[in-house]
Amino acid sequence: MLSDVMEDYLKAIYQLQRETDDRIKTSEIAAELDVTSPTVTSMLDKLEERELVDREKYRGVTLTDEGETVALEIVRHHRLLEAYLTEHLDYDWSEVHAEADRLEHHISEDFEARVAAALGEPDVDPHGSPIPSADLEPPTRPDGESIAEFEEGTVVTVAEVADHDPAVLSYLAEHGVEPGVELEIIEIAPFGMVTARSSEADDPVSLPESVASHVWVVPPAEPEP
Amino acid sequence: MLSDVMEDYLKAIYQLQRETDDRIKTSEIAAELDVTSPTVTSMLDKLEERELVDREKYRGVTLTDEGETVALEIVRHHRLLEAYLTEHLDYDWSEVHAEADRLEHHISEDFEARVAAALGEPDVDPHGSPIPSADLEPPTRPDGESIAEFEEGTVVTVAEVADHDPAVLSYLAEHGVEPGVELEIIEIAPFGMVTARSSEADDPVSLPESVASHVWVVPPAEPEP
DNA sequence: TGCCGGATTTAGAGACGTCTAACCCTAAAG
DNA sequence: CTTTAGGGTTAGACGTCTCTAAATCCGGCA
Repeated sequence: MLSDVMEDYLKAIYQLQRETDDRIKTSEIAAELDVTSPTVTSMLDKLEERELVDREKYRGVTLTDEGETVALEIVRHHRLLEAYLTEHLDYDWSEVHAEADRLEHHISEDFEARVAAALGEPDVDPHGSPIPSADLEPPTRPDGESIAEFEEGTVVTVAEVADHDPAVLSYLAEHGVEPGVELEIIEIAPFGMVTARSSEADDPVSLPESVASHVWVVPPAEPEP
Repeated sequence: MLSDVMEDYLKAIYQLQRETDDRIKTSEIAAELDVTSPTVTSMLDKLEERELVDREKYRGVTLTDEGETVALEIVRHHRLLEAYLTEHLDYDWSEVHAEADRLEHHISEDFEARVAAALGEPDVDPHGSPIPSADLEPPTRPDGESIAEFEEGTVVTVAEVADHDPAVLSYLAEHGVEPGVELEIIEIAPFGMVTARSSEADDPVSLPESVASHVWVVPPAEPEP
């Protein structure tokens, strides 16, 4: 049996691994979970002993297949909860993250299945993030790219908004930045700020790099040949 | 801030107090929570220090007003969750207890409010147990009595089935013993076993004292004079 | 190549919740 | 009033998760 805390570490490593595709460093985990580095080190010892992470001292960790499965289970719980709260309990997408974070460790398999059924087995949550399937197979990475990767003038479709800050999410929604909308990229400033016009808003919106990097988009649909 | 475990102790004391109306003994709490007596003693030390319980060494505890408020909050969470799981996620009344027990410590006030709203502010859960109101005022004790208190031949109405064992609850449901049904008391054996006929079942059902004492009923309606 | 700064790990401690073993108090029986 | 059985408390320990302080390692720069 794994503790809630262990699950949190595995989830954090999983999320970081999706972002960086590299070995995850102690300090990154510490920042993600808001604990100190020695705390992370000692937890990594335990996770390694249980063969949930592969570790090289001083060089970071990666999840083992077993560790990844645990992380996917938690992520599935989290995202199903986010979807359920939005669909059936009238939560706004900006509010669901904190609630799901608290509940994700405490629901049964049965609860998970019933929630998934009530939602019609969805495959994305309200932020556009993919919900791992019930078999917990590692999802193939979606082909989204950060909004900052495109040229000025391009029109793209928002696939996922991977931010957790309710204030940021509310701001984005108010300015028409949500999964599914089209964005025309107007300007990318040298310091990374992206200005774009949403199909859902009148005025353009400017996003600092830290926010823009969480907005994942897919390229404009190619005209069928 | 209180830990989940502290909340569990307060809830346990509250529940025991409803049953016995007396000071609650260390051993009773230990049995309820499935821990040893010394564990209870040390937790009572902490709860006393926080003024959540009134304590007399060697003579048990009672909840302070503050402790009772905390307990009522948890009980409200628990029973709202039971009601919600039954109403909206297709759980059977025999299954909801364990799930609610795990979730009750981890829901926000916001979640509580939304669930209560989705249910239409119910005042009983699927077992007929009263749901504490949002203001957490101590409810006046319902006037139910254990089924064993009545004479043979009496017809009574089931108000509450205060058992948590899924197997027992399933059995009771199969034999027509659920909140709202009428029971005719056929026999009360000297060792406490109650035999009754339900308005919802063909054959009578016999319940050992340990089960019967959890079936709370209200007397037959007095004919209006 | 050698050193230095920053990150990581080791060491040691503390809070929490639990246990077993040993001691002690209460209340009931005589 | 005394004894005693049985529950309650104290004592001491352990596992988990966290911290701060100190030692150690890595990698880039001179």
